[in-house]
Amino acid sequence: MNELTLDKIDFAILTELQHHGRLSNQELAQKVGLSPSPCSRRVKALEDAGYIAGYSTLLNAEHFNLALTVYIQIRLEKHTSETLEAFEKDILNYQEVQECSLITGSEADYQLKVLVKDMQNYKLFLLDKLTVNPNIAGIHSSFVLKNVKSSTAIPIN
Amino acid sequence: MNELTLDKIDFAILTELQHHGRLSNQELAQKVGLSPSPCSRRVKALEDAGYIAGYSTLLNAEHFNLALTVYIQIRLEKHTSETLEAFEKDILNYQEVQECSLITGSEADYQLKVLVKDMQNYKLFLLDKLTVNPNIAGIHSSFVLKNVKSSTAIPIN
DNA sequence: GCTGAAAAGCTCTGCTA
DNA sequence: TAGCAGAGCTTTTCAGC
Repeated sequence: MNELTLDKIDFAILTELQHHGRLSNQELAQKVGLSPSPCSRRVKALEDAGYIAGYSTLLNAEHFNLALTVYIQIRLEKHTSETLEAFEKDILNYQEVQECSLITGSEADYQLKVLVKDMQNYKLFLLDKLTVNPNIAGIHSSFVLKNVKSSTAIPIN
Repeated sequence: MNELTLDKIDFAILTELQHHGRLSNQELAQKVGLSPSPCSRRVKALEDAGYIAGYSTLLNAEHFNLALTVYIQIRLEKHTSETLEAFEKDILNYQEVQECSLITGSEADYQLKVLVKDMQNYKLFLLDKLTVNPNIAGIHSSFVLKNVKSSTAIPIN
């Protein structure tokens, strides 16, 4: 986790990798104008310094019949640290939840992004996992009609 | 893009890959209890059938001083298909926008997830990219105080 | 800090069962 | 559809610059 001063080539490497996570070192080297050896050394250094958090495979949700994305805003009853921690711990265990953030600027305390097969399964998620929680004071659901953009890339330039 | 009937091993492969996108075929094979050759053949079949959408590298936003995540709800003036299309086309070009969805169930038409360095840069994003758009009738920002969960994995089990 | 070459390791294809 | 074996690549290390 040493500090590293990134140059143009490092940014080029990261930009390439953000979009093509399984590019071979050889191809990557060619794209950024380096020979393979320094390229792999740089990638390794970027990993060791913590710039690269991990690699992931993106699946096609439609092929798994996961057709319903819902953004849920949740208001809690109390705001003690115990209540918040207990709620967050529960959320971490729910596979349907892709994102959960503590937010400010609206009436809600938390916003969740949830992925389920259909409305029936969303109902089950709400009933079995959220409404059973006595600390939840209010839930508001916004259903996604169309996914316009969805990117794991962050703006590093 | 043929249909494929996935068995337990295919699901195990995908689950492994969702979390460790750059696992070598050898390690993957070992984890799912197969020898390398059938494992690589299965991965290839899953790619060809479209189950795997791609591979990505996840970067550590904090190391790039990207410290502010904002969920923005946007209401449009008109709802003609031209207006929607023009708005969506703009959004696709903005690197700061990680997600954009057309939603129902709230007053807003779109929800965006935006990643910027700080409030100053968020102000610039709003002024230069959103408020200049004459079709936008209203904007509401919710700032992320704490990222509780963030996962690219979808619930395939 | 890069290049180039060599060794080690990995992936992939065809074959056998 | 799995496992095995060999050919072909890829990665990584080490001199040399």
